[in-house]
Parts: sequence; C-alpha cells; structure tokens
Amino acid sequence: MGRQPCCDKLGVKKGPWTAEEDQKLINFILTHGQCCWRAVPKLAGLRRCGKSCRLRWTNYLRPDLKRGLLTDDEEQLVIDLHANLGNRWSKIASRLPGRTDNEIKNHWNTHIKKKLIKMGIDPVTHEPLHKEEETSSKEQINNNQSNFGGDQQQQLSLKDCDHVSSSSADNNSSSSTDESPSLDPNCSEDDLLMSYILSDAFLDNSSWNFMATTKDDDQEFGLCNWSDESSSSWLLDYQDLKDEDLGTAYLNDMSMSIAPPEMNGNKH
DNA sequence: AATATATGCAACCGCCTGACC
DNA sequence: GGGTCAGGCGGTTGCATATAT
Repeated sequence: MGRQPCCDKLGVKKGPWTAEEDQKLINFILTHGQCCWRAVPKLAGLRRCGKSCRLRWTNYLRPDLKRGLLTDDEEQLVIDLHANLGNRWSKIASRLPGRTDNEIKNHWNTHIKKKLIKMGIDPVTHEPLHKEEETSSKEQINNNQSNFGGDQQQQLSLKDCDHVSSSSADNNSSSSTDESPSLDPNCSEDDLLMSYILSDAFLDNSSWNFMATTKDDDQEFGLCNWSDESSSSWLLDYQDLKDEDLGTAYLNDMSMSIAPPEMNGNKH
C-alpha cells in the first residue's frame, strides 16, 4: 500500500532554520496554538514540512525550554530514569521540565555515556563492565534493593563519578565495589526518590506539571527560568506582538505565568 | 597560522501507534 | 477489519565549532 510522504518533498526547505522562519512559526503558534502540524507550514507561510515545524517548536522554540547543559541533578535523574526506562527519551524528558527528548538523547550520547564508561559502567545495562565486578555488585545491589522489590536498578551517581579519578576506568580491577555509587548507604533514599519520579504522582504534582494546559498534553506552556536571558529573550521580542494584536487569553495566561515580576511592567 | 581531528547539537529519516473513516 | 493519516519516537546524519597537532 505505501504511505504518502508526510509532506510534499518538492519545494520543501531543509536544513537549519532562519530567524525569519522561526518568527513565522512562533507567530503562528502564539496566534493559533498547536494544531494540525501538517497544516502549519502552509498557514504560517513556511516552506517546511509539518514534521519539521513540530520538531523546531518542541526542541527549540518552546518558551518553557531550559537552555544550557544539564545540571548535575538533571544528569543524575537522567541516569536513574534511563536505568529504569531505557532509551525511551520522551518518557525521560517528561520527567525533566524544560528539557526535550532530543536534548537528553544528545546529552546522553555525548556526555553521560562517556562518563559511565569511564566509571566502568555499561551505559546500556547500567552494570559494571567486568564480570567479577558485576557479580559482587549484584550481591550488594540485591541487599540494597530488598526494600524495593528488586525492581530498581543500581543508582549511579555522577556526583560520585566526578569524585572518581579519571584513571578509574584504567584500574578497574582495583576499583572495588566499595567505590561503586550504588553501594552508597544513601542509595535507599535514591530509590525512594526514583519510585516517586516514576510514579504518576510525580507528573500530577502541579509544581512539575506546570505546563499542562490540556488534559492530554504532558507539557505545554508554563513556568520556566525567566531569569535566564537566553530562554526568555525571544518572548521579550514577542511582547510587542502580544501587545499589538495577540490579545488572546492564551497568550495573556502564558505571559502571566512565565514572566518574572519585573517583566510584566517593564519590558525590555 | 594552517590543517586535521574530535565534539556537540540541530535537524532529518523511517518506523510505529492510535484515531478516524 | 482494513486503509489512511497525523503525531510521536528513537536512531542517525551533517554541519559548525572547539581542540589538538
């Protein structure tokens, strides 16, 4: 049967987005909201695939996105979640407000993977790369997991990783399990945290689920770190737009919720 | 200073899933 | 029940930048 391409390949632009294209897309989304991505390019006056528009919006233009490297805590959370969820980046991303699956995936492949390997940890299984270590670690893990049904894998700590010297991978044989982050007596606390993070209660918590504006969306507009210049600069540009002709409740709500106090009455 | 290599990230591709008809 | 479509996901690619030689 075969599927039709998601968009007409002819005349569809590819490659990096220009500022002008970004503006058009932002204008459109702010005016009409997110709907029917296939129609967006045509309606917004873009020569792009709808898919491309969606990606650009979700991965780069969304106002709630954080910018910059993941924090240590975020990295730790990604590792913990990855141990439980595997490469389900969107699920992982849904637990990290302001981060996209693409961003997390990239960060994993470029940073975290290497750190784990350096630590002698298999980034796929989250277990020691060497058999003998694995055996002894498992015993310890089993001990630590006894209170949690054995479902949680070992909790790796990048903070601990940072403490591990860069040569740790080279002398794996000597890197006894005593150094393994998973053996941290505080591990059970981590497990408790993980249990919560993996639960629906986590997402139901309003302080995390700040973006939900529709019942189906895990993430929509919401709070973000507007003290971060880079993340809010574009919105500042669009304050004019809002003032001009986008006086929708949608945008007003958004700016109410995302704008720092000083921004409301003192734009630019 | 010039070149080669490594790294990081944005974007694309193809597949899967669920909704709709 | 089967076909079509749109949205979403994970893997991969390609380019710009940083670093090493």
